[in-house]
Amino acid sequence: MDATTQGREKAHPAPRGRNARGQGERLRAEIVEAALRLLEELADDQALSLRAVAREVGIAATSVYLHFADRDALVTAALEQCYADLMRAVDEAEEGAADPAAALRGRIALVIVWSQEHPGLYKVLHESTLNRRGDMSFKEEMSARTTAAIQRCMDAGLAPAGDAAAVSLDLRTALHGAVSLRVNQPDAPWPPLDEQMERFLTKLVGIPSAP
Amino acid sequence: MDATTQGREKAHPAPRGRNARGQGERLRAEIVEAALRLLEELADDQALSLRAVAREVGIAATSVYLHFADRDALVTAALEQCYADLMRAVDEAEEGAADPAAALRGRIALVIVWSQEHPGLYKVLHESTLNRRGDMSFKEEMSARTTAAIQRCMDAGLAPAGDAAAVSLDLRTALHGAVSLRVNQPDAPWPPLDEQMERFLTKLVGIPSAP
DNA sequence: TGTACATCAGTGAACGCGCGTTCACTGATGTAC
DNA sequence: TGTACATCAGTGAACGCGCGTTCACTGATGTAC
Repeated sequence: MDATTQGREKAHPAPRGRNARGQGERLRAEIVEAALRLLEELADDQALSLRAVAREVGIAATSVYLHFADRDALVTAALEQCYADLMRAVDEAEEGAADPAAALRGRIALVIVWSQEHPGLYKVLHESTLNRRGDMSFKEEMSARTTAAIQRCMDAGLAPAGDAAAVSLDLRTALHGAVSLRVNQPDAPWPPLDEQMERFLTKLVGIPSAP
Repeated sequence: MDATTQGREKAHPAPRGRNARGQGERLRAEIVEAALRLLEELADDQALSLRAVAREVGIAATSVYLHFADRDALVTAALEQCYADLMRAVDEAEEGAADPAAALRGRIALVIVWSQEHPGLYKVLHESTLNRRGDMSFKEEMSARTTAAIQRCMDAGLAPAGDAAAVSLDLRTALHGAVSLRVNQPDAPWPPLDEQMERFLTKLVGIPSAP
């Protein structure tokens, strides 16, 4: 802390000039990005203040209202984008897999890596009270895709045929449990997560262990 | 809302006279109870305000400081008591079980019932940021007792012998995942939790299905 | 080419609110002499 | 028996703070004539 650092403000090198005409939508994206940065830090959507987001972006608090009706609309928009990004990444993680079992492993591995890189966002996505208000129905899509990935394993004979929906629920439940425990108690002495997921794949889905 | 309901205050029939001499500790218990009621409602420890607790009890906000150093000490004390109560109940649920497998089922069933009755407290216990500060080390004891219950199943030949600690972690992980999903998204169409837990007991622990 | 006007991308002051915490206090009840 | 004093269980006013939201505004840039 020296004289050039005033208060809690970030030192924005270019203190953010206004966008050119027709480029007003850029601010919206900047606001969402800043909100996601803060949500990752805070790990709690209720703790996110509109004023803190404005500070992070370097704009007046009132400018947020140019793009969002209120604080909740901002949070919802941020989480929706976050989830879309995650889902895209998970889908991409399937690409180039040798077989459906490898594809399923890829999906899971990406969720694990993502949750380790963004523990705060993982908490917010799964624990936010917005979940209770039905504002996050966009989350259903990912469950469906995981179920489809499991169905493909069954169809290819890589897992015993069965109720793919039930198996999918069990696997997602176990994965969420494993990640949730670690994200919420990061300092506890957890054994390796990938080994645990191998056990779940074996015991819950019936996919033989990887070499 | 009628004229007798003033503001947001609860209508306390007896507006709470002061405790007799030597009974000052009673207020402490009342404060903790009120905090737990509000935590159950709010489902978020960061949202709990000391002033709201005082209002709930019917005392001045400053009176909380007679028993707790600050807001965090109050929350920690409340959660510690909550966890102790839960652990006692889980232990009691084992009593009178015909065999170790029934005892383990009893433990799990109680956690499930408890989480359904106290979803807000479940969230706070497992998701509170106090978890990150190591303020909730009292939680470790319950894991140890579940592991012991599984070891007893193995010793009695009711489950295949194996690494009880790993099996316990997997089972607790799956149980937490199942409860966490339902607590956080109560309006989603979840299949029955006990059936899912039977699958976990079978596939993860190796205990045959109950009749 | 000039100029009036509309649009766009923001700003700054102000509002009322609930919060955690501090401080000096009150008033009933017990106890020492 | 009286009375001074200590202790106990709590209170009420006040502090400074950050919050969400409102309102009227500014000033640069484009456009119609």
